[in-house]
Amino acid sequence: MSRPSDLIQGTLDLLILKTISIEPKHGWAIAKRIGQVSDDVLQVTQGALYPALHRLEQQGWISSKWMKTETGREAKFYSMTRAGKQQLEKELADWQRLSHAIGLVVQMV
Amino acid sequence: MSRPSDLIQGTLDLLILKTISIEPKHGWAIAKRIGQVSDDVLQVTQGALYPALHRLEQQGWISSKWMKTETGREAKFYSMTRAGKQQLEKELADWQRLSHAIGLVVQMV
DNA sequence: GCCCATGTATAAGTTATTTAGGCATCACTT
DNA sequence: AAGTGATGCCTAAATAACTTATACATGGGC
Repeated sequence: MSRPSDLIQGTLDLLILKTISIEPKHGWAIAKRIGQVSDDVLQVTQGALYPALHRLEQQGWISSKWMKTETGREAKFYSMTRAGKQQLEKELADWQRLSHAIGLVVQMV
Repeated sequence: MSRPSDLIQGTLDLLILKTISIEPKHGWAIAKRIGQVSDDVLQVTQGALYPALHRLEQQGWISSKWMKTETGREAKFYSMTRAGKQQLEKELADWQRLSHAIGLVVQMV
């Protein structure tokens, strides 16, 4: 139905894992960072963000710890586990494979 | 949850529209063609295919007509409408925009 | 004292898929 | 003549991910 979507379904985990892999961040900062890096094309709403974070933690791919932000507020910082690194590799490979395949189709003549 | 998915959610309409834009085809042939062109990376199952075709027809982006296949069997051939061409352009632009944005994120350092 | 940005979270509803079936015809083999 | 596999259409139940809406709390600036 051609949602005016701000995300491609199923890629959010990849985006979050990749963002955290650079440096531990809290949820709010993760969403903001994804927006920045993507030139504001990708927009992670809170309704998508927090369930995704809980999902990833549930899977054991990320872990959380309450810490102070630079601005002195308490926030839940997420960092990557070893299993998370592997998962990131896997999701990245899947994305490359599938998006390349879609590229083949849309270039069809 | 990292489905071992054969599709990226939301891209099926684009794949179908693009395939039909080359030449009218019946459902079965569309799925087969997408598989071929993508080196069998993308696999369109029937449970996804037919609802999608009905959806697209409902939207007025494709239209159907029963015809004989090369092998002499009756099949429902789908072809593109004018509105469908526009929709394809739109979906294509969306895909380019979003997949490029994801590229920016996964290349983050 | 009030508002905005920051920050976390859940609930209801929508949607596209997966998985699992059912049905019919044709060509080929046994 | 019966069975099997490929072709071809279809639907239903379940699942997963997302959108939209809402709630709540704190800190800084006015």
